[in-house]
Amino acid sequence: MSKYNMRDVAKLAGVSIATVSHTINNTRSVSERSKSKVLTAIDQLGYSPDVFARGMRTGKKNIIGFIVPDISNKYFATIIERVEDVISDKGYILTILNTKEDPAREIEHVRYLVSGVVDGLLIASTLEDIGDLRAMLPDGLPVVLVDRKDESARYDSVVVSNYQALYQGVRRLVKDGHRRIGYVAGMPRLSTTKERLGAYVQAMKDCSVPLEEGFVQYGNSMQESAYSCMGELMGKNCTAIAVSNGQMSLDAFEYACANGLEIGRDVDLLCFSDFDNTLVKYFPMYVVSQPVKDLGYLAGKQILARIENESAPVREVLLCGAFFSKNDPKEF
Amino acid sequence: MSKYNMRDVAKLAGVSIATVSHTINNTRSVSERSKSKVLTAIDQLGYSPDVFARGMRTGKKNIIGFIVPDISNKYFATIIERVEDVISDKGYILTILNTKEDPAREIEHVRYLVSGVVDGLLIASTLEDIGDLRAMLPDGLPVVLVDRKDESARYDSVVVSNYQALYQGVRRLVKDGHRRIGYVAGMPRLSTTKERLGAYVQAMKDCSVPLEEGFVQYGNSMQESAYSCMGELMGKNCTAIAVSNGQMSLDAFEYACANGLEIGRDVDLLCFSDFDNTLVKYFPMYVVSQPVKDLGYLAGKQILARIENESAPVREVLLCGAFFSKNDPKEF
DNA sequence: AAATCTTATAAAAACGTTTACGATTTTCCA
DNA sequence: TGGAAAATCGTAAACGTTTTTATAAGATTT
Repeated sequence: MSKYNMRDVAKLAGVSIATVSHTINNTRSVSERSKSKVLTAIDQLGYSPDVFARGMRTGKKNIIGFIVPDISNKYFATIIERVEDVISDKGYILTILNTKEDPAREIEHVRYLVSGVVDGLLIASTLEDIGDLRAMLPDGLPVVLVDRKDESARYDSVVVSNYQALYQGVRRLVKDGHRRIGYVAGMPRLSTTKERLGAYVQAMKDCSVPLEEGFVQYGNSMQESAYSCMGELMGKNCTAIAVSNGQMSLDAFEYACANGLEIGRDVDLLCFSDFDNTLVKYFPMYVVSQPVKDLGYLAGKQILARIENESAPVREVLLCGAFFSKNDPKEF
Repeated sequence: MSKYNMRDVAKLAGVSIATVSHTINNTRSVSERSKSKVLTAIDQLGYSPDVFARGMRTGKKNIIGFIVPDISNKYFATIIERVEDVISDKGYILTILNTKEDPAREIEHVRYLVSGVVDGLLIASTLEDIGDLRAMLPDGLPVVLVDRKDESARYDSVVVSNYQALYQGVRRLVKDGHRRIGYVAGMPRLSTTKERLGAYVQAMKDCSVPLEEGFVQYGNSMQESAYSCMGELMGKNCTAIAVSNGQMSLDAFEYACANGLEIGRDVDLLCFSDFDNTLVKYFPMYVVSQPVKDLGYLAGKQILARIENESAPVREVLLCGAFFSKNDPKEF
């Protein structure tokens, strides 16, 4: 089975190349006789149309790109899965580019994808400034921002706000008797980091709990990075620690285990759970749970909608995380 | 910033379209004068070459496809990440198709990808018979099988054998006093399932431990499927249970927690750990650890090598899992 | 039987590149 | 200064589709 083209099919079927195209695409009436001849010829040669040639001619690529910061982070893996679900129903395939949280890599990937490769683009950007993105994106290209808002309201976005849930969680820690509450933040440049940190700070303030120097530690959400933050915070005699994303929550758990701290007794943990997380179900942790599957689903739907109708008004989808206290049953 | 083509660049620069192409690709000498004119024109228009047109003309797509059974399974997510690492160094981008363990979806995806979309293809197949794959794959297409051998030795493969490790693990369970050892197997059609089951059976036999009816339960490695298997096995008064992949190991752990079983006392678990798994480090479990990062790395290298030299002899890369007993330090 | 309309087909242009081929200019040396 | 060699460049063909335009055949109406 090597590569044949339409000409080969046409010759074998004894019809013109145009007829072959039209029978394949049902794009104008073809006599039964010709149609069957073409179909058997296609079958016989194992022919399938060249995707690149078709893409070039029609401008339609049937590809949607997704730029993610970290593909092996289960948070994004789950989003990706849902997106793929949604768009593959409509005949699109998904091309994934991994930036590894590296802005330079992200720019490189965007540059590549926009040069006529995709029909639409999902971006979970790690860029400090969305403006940098805007400069690279061609005017007509459908784009949906995932997990990241666009202040200029130029692109659709699907984000989840954890402000309320985290605020509530920190207040609950105070209510349960904690005064020394540490916080492990994500990368400073991300909007989610700022939002969540704001929730923590506001909750502390509203509860009139002093926020000591060093109570806020910055991790980078890559594997193991929060481990050392935990060390710092425990060194400051924190009795509870809030951790601001799923990946780092695992690190925090690991730190506790490794240092013989019993969670719920020696230290309380307010964690993020991005998915079906076994840990948070069976250990007495406070949890902010993110509707990550919905996030993926809605992101997929949104890019399809945008491709369908490029001139629809910009849409911002906002989901909310939910807070569960340490003894709540965690049904999510 | 809308779409320009070479003709636009050529006109603006006052040179021919060929000169533009050649300056872009460094494919023949161009005078400094022309070169700089072209470069500024490109910059001015924000031009970048159309990937599809180029792909059609040259036949080179710079895309490698990866067909995976379950993208949100951390085992595969990790492999994917490593593969992307390796191939993006060489200028390739990765297109990922998720089959959700569904053979029909896999076939659909393969059909799509082989029609001139990719320069090479990685497949972690869930098909019962690799022969079905072979029938669809064009002759010249570079293909590497991941996590799955090809009995006909027609395609390169990168697989990890856990026979030894699992065999060793089961024997160790016996040595530590267990007689009633249950087994949670994966999907029957997979070669890895057969291999691992073989290791368990052989170990039991070699230790002269009777293998009772119902000691082997089949899960499907999707979320939660091993949960019910655990129920069955505990109902048969097993004192130890071996679980044959990473995803299902998490289920088993969850089952134990949910039912108030303390691991290492009420029941012993022989688990698979596909990655940096916090659980297995801090609970007294027996563990088979898979070199999953190496697997991804080698798979990426192999597809590049195959693209580079299509006529090189077929290569089978075989990695081995490692066994750790429940009180060993788990440094992996 | 001529004229018209419908249907089926073929021929050819176009998409945006790369590249083979040929042409022109420049450089260099006798 | 003449001419050969080297350097530079432009024209046009090709890649495999889709789609427009033109044509031929068959069916229907006048």
